[in-house]
Amino acid sequence: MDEREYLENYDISKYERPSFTVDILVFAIANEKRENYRRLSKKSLRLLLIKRGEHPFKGQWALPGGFVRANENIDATARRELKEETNVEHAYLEQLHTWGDLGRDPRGWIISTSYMALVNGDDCNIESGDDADEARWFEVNYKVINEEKVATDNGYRIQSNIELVLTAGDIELKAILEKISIYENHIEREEINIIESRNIAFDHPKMIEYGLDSLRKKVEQTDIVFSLMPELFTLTELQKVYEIILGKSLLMAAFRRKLTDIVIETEEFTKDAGHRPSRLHRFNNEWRF
Amino acid sequence: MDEREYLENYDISKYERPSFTVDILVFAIANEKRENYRRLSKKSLRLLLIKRGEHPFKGQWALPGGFVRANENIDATARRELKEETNVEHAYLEQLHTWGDLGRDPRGWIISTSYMALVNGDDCNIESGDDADEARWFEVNYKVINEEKVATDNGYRIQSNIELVLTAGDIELKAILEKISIYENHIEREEINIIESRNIAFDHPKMIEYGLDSLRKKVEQTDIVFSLMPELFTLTELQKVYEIILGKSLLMAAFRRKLTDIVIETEEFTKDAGHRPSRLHRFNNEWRF
DNA sequence: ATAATAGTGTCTTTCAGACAGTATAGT
DNA sequence: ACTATACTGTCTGAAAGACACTATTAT
Repeated sequence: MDEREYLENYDISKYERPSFTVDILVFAIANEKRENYRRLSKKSLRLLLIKRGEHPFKGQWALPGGFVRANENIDATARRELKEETNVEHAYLEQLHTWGDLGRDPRGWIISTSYMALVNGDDCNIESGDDADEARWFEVNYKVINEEKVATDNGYRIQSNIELVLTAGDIELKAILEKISIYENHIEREEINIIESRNIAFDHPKMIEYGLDSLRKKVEQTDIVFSLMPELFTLTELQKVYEIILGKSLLMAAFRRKLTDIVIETEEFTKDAGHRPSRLHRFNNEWRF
Repeated sequence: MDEREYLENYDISKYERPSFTVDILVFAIANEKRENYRRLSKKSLRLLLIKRGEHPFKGQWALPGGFVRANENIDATARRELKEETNVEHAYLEQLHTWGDLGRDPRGWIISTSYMALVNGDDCNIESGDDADEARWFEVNYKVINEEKVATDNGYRIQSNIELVLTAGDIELKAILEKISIYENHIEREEINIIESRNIAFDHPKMIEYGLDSLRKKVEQTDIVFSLMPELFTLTELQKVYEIILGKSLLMAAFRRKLTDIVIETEEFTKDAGHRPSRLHRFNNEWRF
């Protein structure tokens, strides 16, 4: 039997098949209102969630996403969903992880791949999702509650709890996750479990935690932050964005030294601040190499 | 309609479903024969491939893998396949990427997730795969052929060709890949295409390239190399393993300085080398924190 | 004048790169 | 004695940390 013949007789349905979906973490930076004419507006990291209009988890909040269509490549599904929810076409988009645990969806066997998208909040238009579900930006707050190192027979494990709080106006979603890093016989393994999930659908708390982790790593190692920034920005703004994502404060002098080649000074300045104006900068497209 | 009722009436087959497989990159380090009583044996990076006994790509070489079973979580599929092919149960295993391009498998719509496993070659037993396909270790050689930076309207792109050569005895597999990194409007995007593939099945050249890239990054940033090492090793051996994976030579003094806390000296030494014996070390399980 | 932020200069510390110099088994 | 590897010491230079000091606007 030759290959053509083999393929003609091949019955793809002989193995059971899962349903397959794509879920997207859309991140943006938001500015809160200025408290007083002098102070800078505070920045926060936002994540887009959709209120589910259907069972399961009806009324709870979930990541935007949907089923992969039969003649659609999975990256295209992610781009399509992003476009549908935010109207943004050109954004940083990256595949993160594929989730295939048993029982992760009460509807049956469904495997999902999560993606991360970084958008400039100003470019987004999230008024109406195509399926009339409500979409909202949630402020992300992440905290490692208690970290503990436990010795085991062949090594040790580090166990920590993570508190994830998402707020939008008076809506507060909260999840507690347990993260266990096991180091035994030189081998590292990670486990993450949902301890508590208040109004967050499916295993999406895990996806969010994983996404935040990926975002932090990427921000430390690459220049993707600029995908979250507007065309012109001050160095202080840029630093604040780094600080919010990394969850630590940076030294101004060192930060600026590092950025000298990556950004370009413009001749424009901020106005109407009750203090010294700040020079606006833009990303240096020639950077790298 | 309440949730229970909804789920009872839910027809999971209303969306078309893909078949789903898992493919594993099993890496190990091999020692070649000593050329002369004085010289150290050369090390090389090896990848496990299986000769396909069935269409499609019959007779060509593919990554070990298989279909995910209906009541099996995908990480478990990866562990099961690893065990079946190598008889190794405890190894470093990490999910890498999910491949869902159209037309990637001539049998139809099949999505695959690739994993990377790091094993100590001595622990492996690859005599007979369960499906009687031939399994062999291939020496991996990777070379960036020509790299070119091209300016575009809104940024630039870096284009390079990658030559991948896999050898096992007198079998030589070869693939040429084209990698394009596009930087436009602060956004980075990557594309990879197979230009030529000699006897490597499916889109596995892409998976291998992705896997080698992930391996390099992980080796630079974490301590996973120790998963590839035997219990006791010399620092020179360890350095050679780093050098082979990273594709560059390291400075001995700096390398040892960095490792002082990560390894523990033992009182054992190598013997029968035509030169000064080398102290054997082991991984420090207490390391980190 | 004052509050609040913007921005620079420079001393210290840390760590990687470079390389010379010493040590030692087996033939 | 010689070869090939094993290992240490130290100089140098780049970059990060720390922190003091100066600059500038709206009220």
